[in-house]
Amino acid sequence: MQISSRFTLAVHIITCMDTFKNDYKVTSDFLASSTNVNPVIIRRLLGQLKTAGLVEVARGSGGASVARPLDEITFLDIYKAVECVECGELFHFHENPNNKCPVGRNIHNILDDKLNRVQQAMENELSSITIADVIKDLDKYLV
Amino acid sequence: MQISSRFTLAVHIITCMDTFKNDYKVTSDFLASSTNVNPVIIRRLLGQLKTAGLVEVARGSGGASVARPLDEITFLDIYKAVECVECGELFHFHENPNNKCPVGRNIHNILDDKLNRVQQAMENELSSITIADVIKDLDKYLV
DNA sequence: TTCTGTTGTAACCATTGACAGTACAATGGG
DNA sequence: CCCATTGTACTGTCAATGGTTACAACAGAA
Repeated sequence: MQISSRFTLAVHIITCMDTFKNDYKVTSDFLASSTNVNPVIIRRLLGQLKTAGLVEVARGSGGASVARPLDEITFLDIYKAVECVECGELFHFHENPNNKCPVGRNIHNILDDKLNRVQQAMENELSSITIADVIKDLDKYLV
Repeated sequence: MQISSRFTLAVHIITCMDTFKNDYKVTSDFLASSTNVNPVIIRRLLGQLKTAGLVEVARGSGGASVARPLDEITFLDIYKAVECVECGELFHFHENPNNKCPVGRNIHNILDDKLNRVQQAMENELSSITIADVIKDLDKYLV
């Protein structure tokens, strides 16, 4: 199973928002054009990013902008903003194991800390990468 | 999005296979009873684990057994066995970004190595945990 | 050989989440 | 008051998951 394309899509549009902030009004249609994704999808995504405090969106007049310094927007921030975090857990348990079985009774407890370590490892790495890194790499391609 | 419950389910049944190997014939029905999951689901899962060389399943006579020393079965082995690996990539890209846009044209390249680092971090942690660790923890609960 | 319990699979169904697309009311600057 | 734009409701398609029934293939035991 894969992490939904909302994540890479979000990185893409935030990068766009910064890259084109001086030359264009960055609307959902503008972003839809760069990503080749339906404008409504973009708006919904912007809504999630706004809720997370990562971007600002102008109702009425239109246009979205980044709400923080680029090096303070980590991939983890974006990941948590766009992936269903109320689920929170990366790993999914089969519910209702048999309590009469010693394995079924304890498997959840035993796995919990181990799987948390895995999730932590992933999140640590995610938090070490920021949009500033993306912009820096992008500049190389634009030379 | 979550990693499918096949993963935790697989850890569960492999743990069962070892725990009960001396006292029971470990059939798909037996495993279904401990996990509270349909026997057919178990058989399909056993098929994947067998293909990966982690377990052996006896046709006809019935019963499944672990095919390797427990400390040589890592969570990564199991993860790769049961998660669609032909996909391979943890992160999913929106396809067809606009090549006329400098961001759309380069975003995939820019993100690839960064996201690979994240995936690597997760897989490293997964490969550091083995079924032997699970069994060791289980023993504590059984005292 | 026949009987028996089991595996491997096919076929089908229900549910869920992702992503797409249409439509339109609400918004706020010009 | 316009008008471009956002926010959101509703509908639809598609793929993956997990469940269930059914049954042929299998291998050991009687």
